[in-house]
Amino acid sequence: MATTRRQFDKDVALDAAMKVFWRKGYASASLADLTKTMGINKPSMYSAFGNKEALFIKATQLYIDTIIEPTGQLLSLKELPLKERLRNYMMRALELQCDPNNMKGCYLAFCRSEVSTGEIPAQAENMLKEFDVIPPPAYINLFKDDPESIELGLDKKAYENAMAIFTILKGTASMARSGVDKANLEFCIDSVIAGIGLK
Amino acid sequence: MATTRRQFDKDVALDAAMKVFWRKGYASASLADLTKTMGINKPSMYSAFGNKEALFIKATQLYIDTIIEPTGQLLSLKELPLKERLRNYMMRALELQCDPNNMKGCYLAFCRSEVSTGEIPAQAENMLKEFDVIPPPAYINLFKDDPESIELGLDKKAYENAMAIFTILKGTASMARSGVDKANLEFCIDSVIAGIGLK
DNA sequence: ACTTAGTTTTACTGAAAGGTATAATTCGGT
DNA sequence: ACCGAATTATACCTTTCAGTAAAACTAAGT
Repeated sequence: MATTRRQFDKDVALDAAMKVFWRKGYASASLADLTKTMGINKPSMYSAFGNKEALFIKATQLYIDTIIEPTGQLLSLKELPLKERLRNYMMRALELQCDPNNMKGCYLAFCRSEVSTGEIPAQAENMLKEFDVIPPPAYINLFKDDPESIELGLDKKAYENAMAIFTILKGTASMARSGVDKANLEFCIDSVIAGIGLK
Repeated sequence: MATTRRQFDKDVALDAAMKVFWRKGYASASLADLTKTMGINKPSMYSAFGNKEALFIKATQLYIDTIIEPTGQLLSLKELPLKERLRNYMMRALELQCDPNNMKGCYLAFCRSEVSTGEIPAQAENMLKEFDVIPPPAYINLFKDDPESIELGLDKKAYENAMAIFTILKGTASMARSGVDKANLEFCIDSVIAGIGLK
């Protein structure tokens, strides 16, 4: 038997699709938009990824693996003081939200807001909810388990502190999406860090 | 000449349309959605409001007049100390974002994010930008002009402080949209108020 | 009661949506 | 060089989109 190789790079095409979803969201990203940016035809997309929803799920996973996960690692660098570690993480997140060479804002935050419109199919919706837990357990544990946090008594409000961190980052994502650059948003992050009593 | 009165209340219909746009955004709100909720037929909508874009503009104005404006008044109650005044305002905004009897989140914040998708017609886009200036001048002036703010030296960072207030409210709007209730977000607001150094 | 302006209903338009059947093409195995 | 299987391109499907033409209806002025 003879097999013919695909003429396009599936990973490159998926990355292109991710950027379209990042810009347009799920509902407004048409197959014409997607396939044009991916550089392939509709039947090629369907044979390679299944359908629009499956493509979205793979694109979302790509965002999580390449953007969310690596940034989250910054919270685990135990050799740094808690405040510095948290600040590094948040500033990195802000940097990505404002990256002039990429789509602005946060893919997850943007598409998550589409859930409330009822325009996203069930499987895709579940994935968005699963990876956008409010507030993220990693944030809660940071305040609950860290010795410095416990010493400062911040563990007693671990949930609230986690919510504050998450909420301000949602805010900066929204601002970044509207074109505000990093320099104008750094102060917001430092305000929250100071506000929750981290020294 | 003889005239026939409209059989539906234009204000009621517009309020219904506003709620559809609030839930779906501009692009995903279909005329079928809109007219069904408004309780009228398509030709009635076109004769009463013009077209989808004109309807959206009138709905947006209604939101500004009934929600944004009255809440903004709370910032002008000069008899209260600055901190209390600001906190009252922010808590009222949060209350509206989390109102269980209404759509969650902020109509302006939600629809503003659609601007970056390129799916909104020019006139509607301009209106969203015009009424969602970053950060709002009222916030800047609050820190620039208020005697208390000047005494605390907050006027020197009026722009940054305004941005922090605006950003956290965008964050809570995003959270509220995802179903988080008021009680879980109040702490975020107090964190920012404390963080910018308001006493 | 009749005329008539204005409203509402019905039925439609062309375009674009997601998705697919079919035919043309490409390329590895022999 | 040619066979055969997988991929690609073309052209189409049904549904839904925003928007509208025309007919049916409603009610005010006479």
